[in-house]
Amino acid sequence: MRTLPGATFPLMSSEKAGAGTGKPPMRDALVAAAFQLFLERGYEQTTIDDIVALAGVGRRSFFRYFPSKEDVVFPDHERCLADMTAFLAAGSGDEEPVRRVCDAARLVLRMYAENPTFSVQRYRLTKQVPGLRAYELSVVWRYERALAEYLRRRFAARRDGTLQADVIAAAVVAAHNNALRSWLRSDGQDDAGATVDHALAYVQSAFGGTPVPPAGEQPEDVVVVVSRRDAPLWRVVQEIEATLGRG
Amino acid sequence: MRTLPGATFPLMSSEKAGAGTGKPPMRDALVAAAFQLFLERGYEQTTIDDIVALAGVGRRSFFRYFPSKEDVVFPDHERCLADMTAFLAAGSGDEEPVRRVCDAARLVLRMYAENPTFSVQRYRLTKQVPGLRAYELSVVWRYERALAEYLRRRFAARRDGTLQADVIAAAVVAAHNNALRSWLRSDGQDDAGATVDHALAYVQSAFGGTPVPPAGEQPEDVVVVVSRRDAPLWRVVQEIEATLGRG
DNA sequence: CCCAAGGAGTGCACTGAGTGCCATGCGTAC
DNA sequence: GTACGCATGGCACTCAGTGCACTCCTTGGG
Repeated sequence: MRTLPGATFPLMSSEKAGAGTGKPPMRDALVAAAFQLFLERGYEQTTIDDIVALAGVGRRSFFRYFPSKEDVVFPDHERCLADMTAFLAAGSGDEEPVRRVCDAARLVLRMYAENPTFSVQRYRLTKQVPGLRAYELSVVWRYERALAEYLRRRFAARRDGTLQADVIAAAVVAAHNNALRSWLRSDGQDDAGATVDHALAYVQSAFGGTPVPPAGEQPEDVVVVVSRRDAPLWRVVQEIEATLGRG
Repeated sequence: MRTLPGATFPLMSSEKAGAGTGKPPMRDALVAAAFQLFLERGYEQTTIDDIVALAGVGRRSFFRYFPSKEDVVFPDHERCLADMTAFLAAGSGDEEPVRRVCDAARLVLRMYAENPTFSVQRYRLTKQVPGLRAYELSVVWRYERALAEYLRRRFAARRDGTLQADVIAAAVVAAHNNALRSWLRSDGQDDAGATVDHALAYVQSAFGGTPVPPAGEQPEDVVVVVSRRDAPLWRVVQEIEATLGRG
């Protein structure tokens, strides 16, 4: 029974990595030990006892830091979710709502992109283990709810505001996840930012309100669109976007 | 230790309820016993031993019919998912894809609407128990994947086909769930079909392809749309739909 | 310098979900 | 009648997760 020399991954602590180190070294040691074993012999073949033995700590301490075995695989989502909630609450209230939730989604991507190797290994793990996939769904669901709640507030005056909020939040999350998975499958080689921008642009093209007018340019009051009637609607939307001067 | 007189709810068996009864009466007895106890004392306060004692069967038999404790709460989703997959595979391939997945989503609603009281009780249960919510997410995820896979096939030729497939599938599921929850909150009093139609119409207004032209009516070759530039895009899309002669 | 308080870490025993294995009973085919 | 298959039941086991009590170790106050 050896103890780990140090964190194998550049793991983020609960606190911001300031001048000193984050507060709980034990937490990071548990994550490192867990991932080492998960990658060696698989998630289900690794027991809590194995993890705490490798980390050199007591079994009871594991559950002090992680409420369940699944949580050790997603050690940073709690902080990221708090960041997203804070970001959405921080706005002045006159931002374009769809753009705002897209920007919030980019926060999640940035967290993944901060530790590419860790993210890719976790991706491979969750892809294989059904229990982890289910857990990830509940994590993603909380992000989606945060976006939807924000949109519901912003759409409070609209008819069908909650419906639109739920649908747009789901679309944003789906687009984000599509781009994220594409990036993860590339082993972190692709340009994550560009991929997610492209995906979110599609959502904005379908749901976005007024495209941001370039500063100093007077928006036209009316716009005329001409389309063949049998063209698919999404093509029409693209044309509208183009006509309106947005990429 | 009493045994149950019969199924408390009009439970659907695994087989279609044809002339005779479905094959496993034991399965239905377990579901009935489980729900009785869940409603009496709560999900977490009920053990598998409690359930099998009330149902009058051996503990091992429970896990013969349900792989986990959560599964007994969603006894019919497996069949419904198979129905949806079959429905999507049955098409001739020239249907409008978005309309097709909307129709597939209506299959799920119909399953809920078949047993309103059961559905409402289950809704209250899952709303309270985090573990059941997480399980429900994994169920919903499978529906969403079925829709997305269908759309991916239909969109194989498109650029960004998989992105569009994922986003539209997520939007359809979100709209369906929004309507479903609204109906469940009304204790099954609202018109479920109308509610979900309205919700899905919003998704179709954003993503729908060519609206079905009424038979015998010649489509115009071009259409002109005029809109105020600062109108939200979804309003523009609604206008387009209206101009094109769709709801 | 001593002691009290509190928090972090630990050991222990316990509950309950889920699994593997084998025995039992029952109906059917040969 | 016997053999086979199948549904069920019983038993023992693993392992995640929890409650409780104990030990340090640090901090602060007298």
